[in-house]
Amino acid sequence: MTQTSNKRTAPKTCCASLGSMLTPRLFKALCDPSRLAILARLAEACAPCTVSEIAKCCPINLSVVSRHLAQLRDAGVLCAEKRGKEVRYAVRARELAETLRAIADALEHCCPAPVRSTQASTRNRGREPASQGE
Amino acid sequence: MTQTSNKRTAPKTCCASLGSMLTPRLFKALCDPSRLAILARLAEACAPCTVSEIAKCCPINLSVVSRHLAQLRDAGVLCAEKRGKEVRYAVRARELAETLRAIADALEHCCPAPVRSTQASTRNRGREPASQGE
DNA sequence: TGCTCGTTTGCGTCATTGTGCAAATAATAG
DNA sequence: CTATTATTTGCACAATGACGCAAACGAGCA
Repeated sequence: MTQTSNKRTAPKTCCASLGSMLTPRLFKALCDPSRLAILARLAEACAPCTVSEIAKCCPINLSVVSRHLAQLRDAGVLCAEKRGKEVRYAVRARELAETLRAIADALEHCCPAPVRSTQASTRNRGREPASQGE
Repeated sequence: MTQTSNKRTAPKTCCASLGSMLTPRLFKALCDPSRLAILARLAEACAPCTVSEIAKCCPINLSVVSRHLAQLRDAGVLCAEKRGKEVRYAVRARELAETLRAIADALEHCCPAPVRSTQASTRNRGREPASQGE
């Protein structure tokens, strides 16, 4: 149980919102290397791209790319616009950034200063969340 | 050569950094419902918790909880501190928030204006990235 | 030293999901 | 109309990952 005066029966309101933000859907969409490559390529392009264009830069079948794009779209990461017989996907950068920042805010607001005692961890001293190439 | 079919330009430097940020490790750690529940519980607690404590609120075996905690630790989401025969895990809220904001910044900096027509998508009109219950 | 408690790890099983191929669907050109 | 191109979907298979159980490991205590 927690070390504070009360138990878990009192999830602070800020943490409740964090809990509702921590939905697997977004992270599920972003947890696959192929989908991340697609997202990066799409962000690079900075403009809507067709499925075929995106598939050119991936070592996987075009149909698989299509499926990945649909999954990213369903997760709200991409938006799709049909033009003729092509479908152009683009990154919903602003919305995605907003979501990530909302999680970040809730996280910090919930835990303003995690155990500042001695950052001494078993095997994770001063490690940063996986971001840059590791 | 990239998929520069007609008027696509080379990858901008800001997007290159985004690509290096989009590592599967962090998202893989966050894509599982059990791990998200653990993270939420740990954020609520706002203090380091032992494995047994965390396992009490999860319908899964303690050994599985231990594995999940290790995975979250390896992803930089949690930090672990051994005290006696117990191990206390805590959320690395500040670092995690920083990482999420860095991705958000890179994303917006890379794609300042996603699509000219705001969001005219086939099946995703005005949709937000998966965050709240959907 | 032996014992107990807390945690981690090895292993087998089962569900999920990423993948390729082929067929189906949709839209445009001839 | 048919033909062609772009995308999606059905299906089968392989790889990945979550899970439970039991054993091993480590730290404190009698």
